[in-house]
Amino acid sequence: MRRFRGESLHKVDNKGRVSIPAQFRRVLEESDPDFENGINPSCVLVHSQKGKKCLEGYSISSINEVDDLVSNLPRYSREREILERMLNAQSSYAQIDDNGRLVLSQKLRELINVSAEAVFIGMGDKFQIWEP
Amino acid sequence: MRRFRGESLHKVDNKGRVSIPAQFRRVLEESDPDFENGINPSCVLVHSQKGKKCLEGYSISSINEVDDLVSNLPRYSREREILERMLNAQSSYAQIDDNGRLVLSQKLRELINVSAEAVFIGMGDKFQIWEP
DNA sequence: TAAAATTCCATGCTATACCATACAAACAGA
DNA sequence: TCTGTTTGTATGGTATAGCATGGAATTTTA
Repeated sequence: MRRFRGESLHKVDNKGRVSIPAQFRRVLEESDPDFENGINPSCVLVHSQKGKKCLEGYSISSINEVDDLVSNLPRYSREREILERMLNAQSSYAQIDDNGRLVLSQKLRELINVSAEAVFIGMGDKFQIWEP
Repeated sequence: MRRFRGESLHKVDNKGRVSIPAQFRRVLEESDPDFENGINPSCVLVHSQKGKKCLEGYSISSINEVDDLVSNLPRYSREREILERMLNAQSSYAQIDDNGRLVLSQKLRELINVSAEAVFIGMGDKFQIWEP
């Protein structure tokens, strides 16, 4: 499977719109079954715990993998509780628009302290979004 | 498996295009499953850590080996996060064009200080690109 | 109905696909 | 052996598609 690689800087406009690096889009397209039907690919944005001020973007196939991982952990275990809260409560689904952008809501931007620019960092099966 | 061997010098034009040594192409073709389907082979360029001013080119099969090594570490472990970041953030995917060239972006050229020429050095399961 | 979010259109720029040339090595036939 | 043909390599130029970004128009939601 193709992986998220490389680093790049993008403008964020005052509506929160930001271009996804073109290479990242290729990865998202490859792993989103909807893309075959001419629908723009999506991703899942998760707000990282551990005080890291960044968002983590997962492709559809990798978020599925993580969900499965969690489902296999013992119910009520501490680890599972933590992961579930992070993956469910602190996450959002985002579809890429026709111009290859996604929208970071006001709330998300505040969480990671992003205003006019954002850095995308490839991390293999996920990517991160940081304030530069 | 075929290995990258030998050394050669190539021109880099002002768009960053540079021919890959023909023997190196044979290796990349052999290890990229896409090539069977008539698609040009690809490689992954990683900016060498340790302050070495060169790029390291991996064939698809050898980068997969490296990736698998990291993917087998527990997800969200500190060790894995650090490795994923080192390996993926400083790397990029590159497809070879119909004439056997690849493109080094402005950014990559600056990293290794390459302008009009570049040297390719075979290193077995990877190769390096240096300023002459 | 005001504010926020989404969709649609427009533009400068750059990466890349495509075509073209020069040259060398490999090859075939007389 | 000489000569013409073919094949692959290295390199350059150009046209075009896709990218990053901005703004307006339209829809939704509070």
